Amino acid sequence: MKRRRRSAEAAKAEILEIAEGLLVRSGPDAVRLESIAKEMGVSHPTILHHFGSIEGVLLALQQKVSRGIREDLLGLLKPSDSPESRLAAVSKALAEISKPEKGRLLAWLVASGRDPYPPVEEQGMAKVARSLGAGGEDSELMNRILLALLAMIGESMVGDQVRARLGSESVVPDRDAFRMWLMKVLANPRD
Amino acid sequence: MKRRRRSAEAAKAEILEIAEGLLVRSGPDAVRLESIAKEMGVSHPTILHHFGSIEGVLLALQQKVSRGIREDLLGLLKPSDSPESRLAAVSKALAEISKPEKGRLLAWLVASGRDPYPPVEEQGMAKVARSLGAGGEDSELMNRILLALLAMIGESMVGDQVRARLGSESVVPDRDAFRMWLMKVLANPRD
DNA sequence: AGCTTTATTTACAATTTTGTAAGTTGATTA
DNA sequence: TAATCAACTTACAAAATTGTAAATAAAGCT
Repeated sequence: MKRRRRSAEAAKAEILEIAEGLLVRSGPDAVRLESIAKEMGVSHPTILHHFGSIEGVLLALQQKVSRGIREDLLGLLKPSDSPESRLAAVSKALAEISKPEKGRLLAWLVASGRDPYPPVEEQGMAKVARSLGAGGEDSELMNRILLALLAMIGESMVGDQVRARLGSESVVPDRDAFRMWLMKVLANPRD
Repeated sequence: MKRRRRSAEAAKAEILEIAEGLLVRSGPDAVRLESIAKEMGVSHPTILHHFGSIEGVLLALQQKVSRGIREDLLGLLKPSDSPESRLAAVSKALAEISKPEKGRLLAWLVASGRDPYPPVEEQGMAKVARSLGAGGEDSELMNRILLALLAMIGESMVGDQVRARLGSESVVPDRDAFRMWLMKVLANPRD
């Protein structure tokens, strides 16, 4: 058999890319040494050579997925120069978070009991939230931030299913419309 | 070995109960013929006798979990006599939906690509939503219903994780406080 | 070119997990 | 009480999955 030789770094990256694809397309049970190897065009011990064990692969995948989610969430909170560009950034971040692929990845973390990286201690999100003014005695803003996050995460995981069961497309708002509506609700000061 | 003989019905129910417990406590990979059998105090072919295959067990579990979720959601939308008892019912239903155990069960459905039962065609939730007045040309109510559902589902799946990363307990609202706040927002007519 | 390194393959072993076949026993009923 | 039914056990088979050891070859380096 003629071989294609990658750098260890490239091989690792490719393995994780394929594993993530399998996870999104076919679920956690499809993430096997053989299925990854087959799609990559190598033999399965190659994967063990790079990651030591299947658990090593899954741990690295967990970190990769967590990093992605984390970046999405930080994108939502990160402040910017003008209010307009900030609104646009929030909208973009919300749209990103609410994608079903992200939902399935996150669902895997939750179902398998793998906590998102990096660990709680880092408090990166907390800092950003504070920089937005959240955390004072008025809890309104923190409530809104939490609402936006949880709603979009719910959207990413079960948006399609809930929508389909709530009614036809004509009566229940689609992803974009709902996100726009939510942003208005969040921006609108009440009372 | 002395045996305890159950009715087929009771045996099936006990198997599914244990499988659900394993799923919640230890994740999807812990739902194995052997682990179920061990906790039940039987040999694993007993389970095959009742369900035919491991896939049969998982299919039945999928239906059981789906039914539970469906009842929670219907409890949220179901109308009642007085506005007060209705509010109380909604609050209770939201609290039920937002529990982490439910979240992990739902995460399993999402991650493994098992669509919730009953199938979309039944439209039970759609009917209830319409009975609340949703679905007219004013989409406000439907947006609010969708928001409540998605936010509480998000809460159930990742509420703890998001909270822990957003700040200390003193600055980020806990489950109950957030739910109360959300109910006020939902009840409060805007503009 | 020859040498070294290591990504990769082949061949195999070990374990886990599911599934099957036949016999056993508890309960119901004739 | 004897007979029947089916829930249950034991023993085994088969497959899937992970892991190991040794050999091979692609690429960089002297």
